[in-house]
Amino acid sequence: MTEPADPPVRRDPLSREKVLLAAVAMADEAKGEVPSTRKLANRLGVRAMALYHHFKNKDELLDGMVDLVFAEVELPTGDLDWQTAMRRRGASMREALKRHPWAVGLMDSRVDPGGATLRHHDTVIGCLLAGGFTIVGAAHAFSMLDSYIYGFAIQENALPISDEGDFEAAAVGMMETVPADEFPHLTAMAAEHALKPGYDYGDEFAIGLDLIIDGLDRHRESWR
Amino acid sequence: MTEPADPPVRRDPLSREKVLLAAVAMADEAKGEVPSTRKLANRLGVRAMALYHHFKNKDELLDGMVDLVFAEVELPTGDLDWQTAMRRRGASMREALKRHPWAVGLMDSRVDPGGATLRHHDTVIGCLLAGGFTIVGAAHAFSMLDSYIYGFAIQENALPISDEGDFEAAAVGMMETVPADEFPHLTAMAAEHALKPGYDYGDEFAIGLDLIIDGLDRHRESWR
DNA sequence: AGTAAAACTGTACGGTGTAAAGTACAATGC
DNA sequence: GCATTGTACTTTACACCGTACAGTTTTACT
Repeated sequence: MTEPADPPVRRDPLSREKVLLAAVAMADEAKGEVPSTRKLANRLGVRAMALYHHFKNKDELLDGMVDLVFAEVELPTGDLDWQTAMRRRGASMREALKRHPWAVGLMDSRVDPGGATLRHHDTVIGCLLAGGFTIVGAAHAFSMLDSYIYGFAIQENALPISDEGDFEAAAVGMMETVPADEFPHLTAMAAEHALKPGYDYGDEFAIGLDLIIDGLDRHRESWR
Repeated sequence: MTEPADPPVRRDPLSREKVLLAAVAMADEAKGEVPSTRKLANRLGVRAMALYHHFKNKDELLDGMVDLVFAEVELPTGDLDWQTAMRRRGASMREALKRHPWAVGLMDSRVDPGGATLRHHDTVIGCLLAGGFTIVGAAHAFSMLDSYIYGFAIQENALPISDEGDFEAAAVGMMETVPADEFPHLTAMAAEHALKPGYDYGDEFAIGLDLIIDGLDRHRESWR
């Protein structure tokens, strides 16, 4: 008879989810670098090839990681008007992409979306339709909002690391190498705006998002 | 005395520019994959390490490639109002990113911009300032426009390859795997809009760009 | 002709994703 | 109770990657 107090000798096996969680955590720590199969496996107390028992190949693993990011995004709930809902999910999505900067670089090569991604898209479209958009209008709105959100994330990622006052040092250093006479407007903007003490590029996000939402509201009726 | 009719036996040496042009051409052909140093060198009739005589490391080469893409973008000329200028450069930029899809994925990791990039940014900011934007307003406008353009490029890249009617086949196939009862709005949009014969996602670009430009015009006065 | 710099090569190292085959163990059917 | 099957994982190996380091050649300039 088997001993009930004796669980499987292999203490507990891997699973898609456990692998994905570790992969996301490692990518976050590595400031945007997706871990190699060997490093990921190592963290999980296993050899690299063990991962291939749970994922067909690395691409499938990356798909799963992106889907996990989408799962973190706050979905619109039915009780909000579409403007508020889109503002909230925009902010939430941007925060997720800031927490997981590696995801932005992955988006443009992912082709088959996971369940959380589909759920996200479906809910957003549903929210827009409920808000009075036609299907065509909802497609416009969706495309516009997501383009803005992803693009903003790209630009935020490309900034010199914003951990601390490091940013200012890096930005100043960069600007020193840019001749002011050759690029007058750029240096003016840097000196008079972007390098001013309280400036935070992140604040631009809400401004743009509001402008787009405002524009969508204005054009909503005309999209049939 | 050296013979003037006898040009260098090494027919002609590499140069940054020649390497970059070959690299861009190869990346374009490879549908978005940046070539490895060995493959690139091979195309140039040289061994991999020869590249390191012209570039400190691969990152510097990638920087150069991105700068070449910016060099292809049509710059605003002084004789256009800012709206027209921004529409033109937006379209031009998107086309460049479509020609060179690999550039989009590179953007979020590039940190030091090349000359063409700086020239581009400077000219755009100059155009906005000339159009009546304050520095703060120009910063908002610039951030918004570029976010939208980059983000749109991401989404366009992520589409199943749009070479031909292949697109429809791929999209239909994808939609077959999405249960309609679980994602009703998504499937509705696909069926009634995105999969209709004449639909081209690229057409969304101008709609969003116009909406943003319109919004910028409306808010311009309020940004001091 | 001699020298010094520039352009390029050979070799090597540690890293990558993953194919193929092998091993250890649990569960199952008889 | 024992053979069979399936699951989870390991070992080994391969082709490819970026690049450090130390040559070697080719060119340019006295």
